[in-house]
Amino acid sequence: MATAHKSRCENCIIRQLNELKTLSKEELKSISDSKSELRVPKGESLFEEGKKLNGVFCVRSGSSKLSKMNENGKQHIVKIAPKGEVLGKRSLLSQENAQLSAYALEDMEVCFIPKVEINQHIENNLQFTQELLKKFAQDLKESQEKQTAFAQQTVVQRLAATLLYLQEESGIDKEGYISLSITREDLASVIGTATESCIRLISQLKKKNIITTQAKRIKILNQEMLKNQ
Amino acid sequence: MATAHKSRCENCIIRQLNELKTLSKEELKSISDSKSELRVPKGESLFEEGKKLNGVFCVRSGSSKLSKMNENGKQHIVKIAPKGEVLGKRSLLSQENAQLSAYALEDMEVCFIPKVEINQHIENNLQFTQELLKKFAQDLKESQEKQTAFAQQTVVQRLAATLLYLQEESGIDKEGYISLSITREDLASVIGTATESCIRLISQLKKKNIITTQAKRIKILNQEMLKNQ
DNA sequence: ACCAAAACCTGATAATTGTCATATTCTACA
DNA sequence: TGTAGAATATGACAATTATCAGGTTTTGGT
Repeated sequence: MATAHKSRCENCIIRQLNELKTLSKEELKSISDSKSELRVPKGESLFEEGKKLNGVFCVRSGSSKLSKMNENGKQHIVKIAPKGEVLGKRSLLSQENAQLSAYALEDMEVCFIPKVEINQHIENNLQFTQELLKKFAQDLKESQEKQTAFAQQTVVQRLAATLLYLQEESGIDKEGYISLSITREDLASVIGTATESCIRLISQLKKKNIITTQAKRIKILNQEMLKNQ
Repeated sequence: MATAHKSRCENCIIRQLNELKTLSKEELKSISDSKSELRVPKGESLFEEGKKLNGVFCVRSGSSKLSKMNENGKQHIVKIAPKGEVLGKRSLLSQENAQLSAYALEDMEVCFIPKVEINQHIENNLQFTQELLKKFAQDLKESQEKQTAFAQQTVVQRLAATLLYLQEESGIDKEGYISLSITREDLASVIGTATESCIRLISQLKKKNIITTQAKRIKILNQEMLKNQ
């Protein structure tokens, strides 16, 4: 963990994307003084399921996958988290060890904010706490919607929704491909299917000219048709 | 909606089961004065998806199902909520219309607490707010666990887990059957499968002497074997 | 206690998805 | 830039789950 203090929260624009935007200049200075910065290279873990968390992670750049392992050692990716997210809140607030692991899908720049710092602001800043409540309410809604998708949708439908989500969150590169490229295996793990099934369905969408691929990169050609899968 | 004020929150023991336990005597008196009581007969709705909620519902007795409709009019039961739950929190806090519908699985006794009352306590009682945060963190964890179950488990495994959950939450009657009896259709909607598939799997569990049924009632005979499905 | 409606159950069959095997393409890095 | 290992791709087949169609049992209201 590199701990060189280079950036200051007061000047950081990423906080506009998350619950830290409700903090005052003073509060941000306090966080700045106690935080540490770290870089997580693509593929490595930010934290792991079952381990104790002593704070939260504010992601300045890079997407990550939040995953959960089952008894048979098979992982399910619960969420692909874009930059801007504050990770580790849930475990911190329920005073439990991490229930999910976080792995970098791209090189990440992350600030670690110690627990005491967060707890202090929960106790003193009502607006911050309310923002946290809202964020949880939102996360819960998203998770319940996913639950429903798993319960009722076919694999192609979940694949389509995930591709649209990835494009929405990460944008497209200059050639029009989804910026965040993840392996077919990870994609399968998000939608809850076998890697081969996922690949097969991608092939079928290609045949119908709904998407196209270039190696692992995927480009959406017909958003409407994709939505109607 | 019957509005006769009979019970007082200060004397109500159900609040020990939920986040209202953090409120002071004074606060409870204030809630008591503004709340209204209602009875929801089995089968009827407490609130419906898309409708505006002007407060939360504290369930004194009776289980309910929280469900979500998809575009094709098929419902998915996101959660079976036992008595003691405070329903409608999520929508209230994110200032949205209800995202779920709540239907009574048994006759219910419910207290309706107006929005202003709840908001006031969020603003003035830090302990209450922290309890709310904890509750959301817990709900989120549960929902993410369900997400993983849907993504990775077979239908029998989800059926088994649901039966164990129902017994855990509602207990058993004098003959040993799960107290809360729900239709096979609802059970199928919880585990995300076709009613016929659900019935077929119940039959198979019966053949293996893991459960037994008497009409719609289900009795778990071998908890261990059920867990190992 | 009767009766209609609802809920439950089963069989046959189709559709979807998973598994295993194997070939091809891509990627990282020496 | 050559190459090993990883990732992608496809075929054949098996397992799981859904659908449709038809029964039987249960339930709730008179």
